[in-house]
Amino acid sequence: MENPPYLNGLNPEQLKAVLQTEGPVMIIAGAGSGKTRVLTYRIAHLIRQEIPAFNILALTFTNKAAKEMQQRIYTICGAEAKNLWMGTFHAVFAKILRFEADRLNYPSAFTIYDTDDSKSLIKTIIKELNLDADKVYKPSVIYSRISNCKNNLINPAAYIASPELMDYDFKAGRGKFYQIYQAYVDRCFKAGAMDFDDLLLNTDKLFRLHPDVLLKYQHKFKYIMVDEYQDTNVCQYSIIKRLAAAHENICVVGDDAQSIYSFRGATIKNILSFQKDYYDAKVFKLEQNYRSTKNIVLAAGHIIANNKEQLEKTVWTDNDSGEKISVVRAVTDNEEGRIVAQSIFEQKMQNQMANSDFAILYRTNSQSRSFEEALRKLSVPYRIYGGTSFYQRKEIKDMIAYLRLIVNPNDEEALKRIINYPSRKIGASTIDRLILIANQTNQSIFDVVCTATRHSILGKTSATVYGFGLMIQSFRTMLESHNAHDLAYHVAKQVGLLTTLHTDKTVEGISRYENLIELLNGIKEFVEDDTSELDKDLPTFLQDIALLTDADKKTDEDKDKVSLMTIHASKGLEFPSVFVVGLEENLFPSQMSLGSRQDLEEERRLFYVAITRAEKKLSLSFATSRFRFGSLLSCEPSRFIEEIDKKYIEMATFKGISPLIGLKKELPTNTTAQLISSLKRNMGGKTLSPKLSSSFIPEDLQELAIGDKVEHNRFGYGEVILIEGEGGQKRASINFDDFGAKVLVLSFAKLRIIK
DNA sequence: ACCTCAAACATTTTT
DNA sequence: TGTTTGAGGT
Repeated sequence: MENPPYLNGLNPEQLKAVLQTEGPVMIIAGAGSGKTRVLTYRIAHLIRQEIPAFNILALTFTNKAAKEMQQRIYTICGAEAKNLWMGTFHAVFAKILRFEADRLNYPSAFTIYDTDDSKSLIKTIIKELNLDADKVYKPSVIYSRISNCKNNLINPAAYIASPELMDYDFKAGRGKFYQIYQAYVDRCFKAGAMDFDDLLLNTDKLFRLHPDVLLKYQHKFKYIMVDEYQDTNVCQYSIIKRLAAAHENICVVGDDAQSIYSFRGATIKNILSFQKDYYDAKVFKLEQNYRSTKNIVLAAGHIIANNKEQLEKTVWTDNDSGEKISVVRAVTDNEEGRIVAQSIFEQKMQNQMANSDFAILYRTNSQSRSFEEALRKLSVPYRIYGGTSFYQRKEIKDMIAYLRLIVNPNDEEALKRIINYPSRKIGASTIDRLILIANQTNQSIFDVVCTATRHSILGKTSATVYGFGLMIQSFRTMLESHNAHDLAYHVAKQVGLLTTLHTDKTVEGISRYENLIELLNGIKEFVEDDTSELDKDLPTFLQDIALLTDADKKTDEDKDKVSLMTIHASKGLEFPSVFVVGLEENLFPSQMSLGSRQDLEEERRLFYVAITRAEKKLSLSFATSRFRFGSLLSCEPSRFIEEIDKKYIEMATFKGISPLIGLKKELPTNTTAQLISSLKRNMGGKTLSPKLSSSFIPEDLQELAIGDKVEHNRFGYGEVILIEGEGGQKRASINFDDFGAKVLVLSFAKLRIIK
């Protein structure tokens, strides 16, 4: 590896300092400044200095980032790169915890509960405590509250010791939160299970309570590197601090302007106070953007300047000015989809670009639908990242539940899932009884299952339950002798999963069967993969996939496809042409974030992340109305659009937006009224039936008079019986043929007058 | 105990 | 709009 004379705008001396091997370093890296490259270089540099790779720990946030970086280092340094400890916080800590599980009285093959498992357990606990799970104690709310506590190192004991926290929940009507939290922690422990947050929390606990273990890992990890440091939470911070305490050879990389995970407990404080934690820290700023055009970089800087809480830095670029940022208004979400798809089609033709050069970024997963439809119509291949992952499909979770139970019989959630699937006539009441006995006698549910015949309340089903226990135990005896794939295949056949799914000849049934086969093939691949030094046993496999997300799943032949993903998922990526869509108030910024300045600033950082993904061409779009909860909702353009200096943007003209109607000639102007009326004329009748077309014009409704016959997009036909109020507050009482009398605010109502 | 259907409900972002 | 939950039937 030759040192480049010039890297990321650093002069040779600075570069030498960045690559230095001793002492704490913080690198503040603006968007597109090539921070991954710097991090990669630093690690490669260490290895080249004969520092053994197993002494280096590199922590990232996503599997993708870890894999990518490992790959790059491999090409520079060769096989030694395999010995690096590089991975996500969760993956690396899970590995450590597996080694040291006995120190915390966990089985080394502990289960990792995913979010569904956690919520399901919380729900059972809430029911057991006779609390209202529908309104007051919603499992998802309780879950995020617990997660929040854990991320801030607050265990149940610390919780009950804090009057403020107790008071907060009491005022929110969750007086029994502590009981749920405590029960949840107990149940997880009893089940030999850790949730995502436990992987961090327990690592912290391990190092805190066992100095000898800490010493061992301090000694091992002489060099520590942390990517995306701005997204670390209190718990991660604590672990890193402890690990780095011996050598202080710690290098963190981050960008406070791209901190978008505070909902997960991330706190910018960590990056802001790095220099206080390590008084001799060297700090570097990478401010040159190599990715985007001037227009994009400047506009982004302009937007982020609206935030108060940030480190001072100025991102700049040497690149061309490039095209202006185009802003597009659509009437509905479906039309937004069509405009974007059409625009991709055109850009491809004009500039000979590949599908993979494009990305559509949105705030929420549910927005993907209209873009999928539109792309499909134009036969543009696409790939959605995120959404329901392969591992969340029912048939996959069922199969995995069997494997989990075999590896860890105490796994309560796995047992509940499959004790009666395929059907064994063990119903809900029997399961409730089993849990009751388990709780009373302080055994695991599986213990009760294995002694089922001794419990007379179970009646005749006790024999069936007992038989189920025997079966699982027989599988367990195969753990030692069989590899993961052989065992899984045996189980799938024995239990009847394969035949059950195979006999179902519906379309979904066939796909379920195929998915199961795919999972089995995946396990086979895992077993036969000899590029990795890891064990090939079932526990390792389960631990692996528990931390996998959809984005990490086999990059099959997704060669040339348009990428669709949430902005969160797009972090760290770049595309020549990017569409940021759904820029509407209450959607982006999200409704939930309007409460506080901090939350709004995070949304703005999210927007900053979104637009800095673009290299050459950036398009923003919004719809004036959108389907939500099945009905049409009117929307206002996002405040973020207004925050961009006008000199960087242009309102797009709708050249050929509507292939469905074959509109070829360019529309003359782009004033709002004309756009709307021309769009109206050219609307394809897909979203709204032709009868109920989008003839919503406010001016018309101001002239609405008593006695007029009107048509509403949901309520059908009716007659105006009363008009009251003025201007925006003007309301009409309308007697609908099928829905009776309704009072509608005219400035919002989707009405048209029938002449 | 299981199936079917209708009503209610829900949408932030992820390891 | 799409999914999940509850009631009621078999």
